[in-house]
Parts: sequence; structure tokens; C-alpha cells
Amino acid sequence: MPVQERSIDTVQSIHEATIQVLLQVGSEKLTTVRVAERAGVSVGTMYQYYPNKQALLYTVLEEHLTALMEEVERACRGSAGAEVAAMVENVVSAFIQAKLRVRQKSLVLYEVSPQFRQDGLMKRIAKRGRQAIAAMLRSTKAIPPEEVEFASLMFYSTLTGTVATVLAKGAPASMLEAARRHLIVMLTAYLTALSTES
Amino acid sequence: MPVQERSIDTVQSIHEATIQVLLQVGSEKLTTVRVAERAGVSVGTMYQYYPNKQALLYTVLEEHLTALMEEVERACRGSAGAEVAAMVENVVSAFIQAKLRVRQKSLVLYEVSPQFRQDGLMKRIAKRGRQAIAAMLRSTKAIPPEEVEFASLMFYSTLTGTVATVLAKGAPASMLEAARRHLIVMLTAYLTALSTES
DNA sequence: ACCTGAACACCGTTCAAGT
DNA sequence: ACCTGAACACCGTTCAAGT
Repeated sequence: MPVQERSIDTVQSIHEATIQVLLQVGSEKLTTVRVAERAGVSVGTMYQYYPNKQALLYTVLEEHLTALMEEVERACRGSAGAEVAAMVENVVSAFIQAKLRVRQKSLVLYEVSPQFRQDGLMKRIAKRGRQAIAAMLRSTKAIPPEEVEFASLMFYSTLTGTVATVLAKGAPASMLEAARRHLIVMLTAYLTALSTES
Repeated sequence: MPVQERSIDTVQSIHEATIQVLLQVGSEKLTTVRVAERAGVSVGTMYQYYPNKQALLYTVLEEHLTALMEEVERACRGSAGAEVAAMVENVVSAFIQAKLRVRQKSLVLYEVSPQFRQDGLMKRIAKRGRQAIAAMLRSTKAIPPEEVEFASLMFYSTLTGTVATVLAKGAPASMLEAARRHLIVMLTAYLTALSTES
């Protein structure tokens, strides 16, 4: 990994070039030479910092997902102790906003992500999201403690699943607003049902 | 496409070989020669029936997803006119059962599917699922007609998103049962909230 | 009508040589 | 310490020749 300053620049530009190539030609046609060219270096240089093409894509995807999760965590922390309805609204809105900001990037990276299902990257990211949500849910008395763990799994998968589906449809802004509204209705109704069930 | 009988066998065995190879070595190491060998034919033969490797995978994935969707459609048709709670229970249970039956296959094919995001395969399948759900929801007076379309999108994406997340975790049977229970609570609460909102 | 497999093109990866 | 790019291996695809 980089030591001198120019090599830090190199890594940075390879990283950016990867995203650019992904956006321009898609994951199918992303070749190591193309990325290197775009970054203004030779293939060999790329291989000095990444053991292979997969590792390169992995790094880019990981950074992207981590940034996204950090927004979710922020919203969760900021909603600790709030009403259930407010929690839901805050987290859903934060996630949708964050996704919208990186919409194109999200879509192309989605093509790449299944390769890493086994590496457990998605699992790790999901875990982070669920834990943040769980911590938030535990801060209210409304939800039975024994339901919190599963409720956060449901919360997380519903949120990410729905937004992914809607964005994949090439949805217009109006549809995303509808999705936001419906997600809030659904998750609030769900959490309320859990709290009154016992 | 096949005309004589032996060629129908050939296509069939190529199809099966694809799934076998996928299960044995994963999508990353699936090569055309490997599939052909496993099917007991030469590469050239494979290219007589499929224009390229992608088309082969596409066909296999399409068949898999279509079979899955048909189960959802069946459950939806069978629940027309039922109570909202029964509708939800029937469809959720049917989907989870169907998924369980083809669990391994689902997991490896998931690695392949993002390639076809642009082809609109996933979109078409999703549309089928949503339409079946929408038809079912329209059969009850409980849900405001103007909400039906979006409600079916939410229903579909929640169901598929959650089950995918849980299966990806390598979930034990107990967890799937919990997912089933929670999905039913969530979707019933959601649809009920929609019906009492106006 | 269907099948074969050697030949070709393309791409991931390496490594000897350079600054 | 970092970079280059020709060379190699592997894999998707084609096509002339076969039954």
C-alpha cells in the first residue's frame, strides 16, 4: 500500500477511474486496462495496489456502502429516545436522501455486489445497519425487548429492499416520495403492532 | 432452436449442466467449456442453441424466476375475496415455501441476476408479481383503490427483499419461521393502516 | 440437422526492466 | 519506492470439416 505521496495520488485516481468506467461502460465491459488508462497509469501499477480486479471493485463497493450506512447510523443515533413514528420517519428519510445523492453510483455498483455475497461484505454492512436500528429501537419502551432484534432485521430489509426495487424501476421523484410515505406507514404500523401484541 | 429429438435432449442437458456447474463451482468459475463438458457435448454445440454465455444464464434464470412467480400468482388467485389477514398469510407462506424448495439454486442464481438488470428481466418478473398482488388486493373493499398499485409494490418488495436478506444470512429454519411471522404482522398492519387512513 | 474442436480475439495477471 | 508494457494463460466465440 502507498507510502510516498505520488502513490497516494495514484491509488486515489485508480479508485475514481473505476467509478468513472463503471458509469460509462458498465461492469460487464470494465477491464483492468481501461481503468488503468483512465487513471493515467499502466496496468502493472494497478496491480501494485490491488491484488486483482475483484479486490479493486470490492474496495470501491465497500467504501460506497460504508458511507451509506454511516448516514443510517447517524439518523439512528439522532432518533434515540424519540417516538416510534419519528424514528421511522427520520431513518427512512435519511436513507432515501442518501441513496438519491449517489443514485447512479448505487445502480452500477449493484451490478458488482453479488460477487461478494460469499465474502460476507453485504452481510457485514447489513449487520451494521441492523445494529444501529436495534440500538435505536431499544431506546423506546414501546417495543418489547425480545422483538427488537428481529424487528431491526425487518426494518432494514424492508427499507433497503423497497428502495432498491423502486430505484431499479428508474423511478421518477414522485414515486420515491410515495415510497417514502408508504414505507413510513408500513414500518410505523409494524412497530406499533409489535408493541401492542403482547 | 431444436428440431429433432436428440437436439431437444441436448438443450435440456445444457440447461441442467448450467445449474450443476453453478452449484458446484459458482458463477465466477462457470465457463462455457465446463458447461459443455458437463452436458456431454462440445462448446460449438452450445453455441448452436445459445448465442452466448449470457443468453444461457439468462434462460436459466428466467425459467427459475418464472416458476417462482407462478407460485405467487397461484397463491394470489387462491386468495381473491379473502380477508386481508388471510391474503397476507397465504402469499407470504407460499413464497417462503417455494423459495425454500429451491434455496440453493436461488442463491447461486442471485449472483448471476444483476447482469440482467438492464435487460429488464427483473423488472418484468417484478411486474408480474405486483400485478398478481394488485389483482388480489382489488378483490377486497378494505383497501382504497387508489392505493392498490403502490401497496402491491410495497408488498412485493418487502416480501422479496426480506426473504432474500434472511436467506443470504444462511438462516436456519427457525429464523425463516420468525421471518414469516413478522412479515405477516408487518404486511397486515400496513394494509390495515392504509384502509383506515382515509 | 446436428455435432466437433482447433483457431482466434480479448482480457486478467505477471515480471523483467526502467526511473 | 514506484512505474512500464510486453508476454503468458485462460476463456468466450467462431467456423471449416465431419456425421
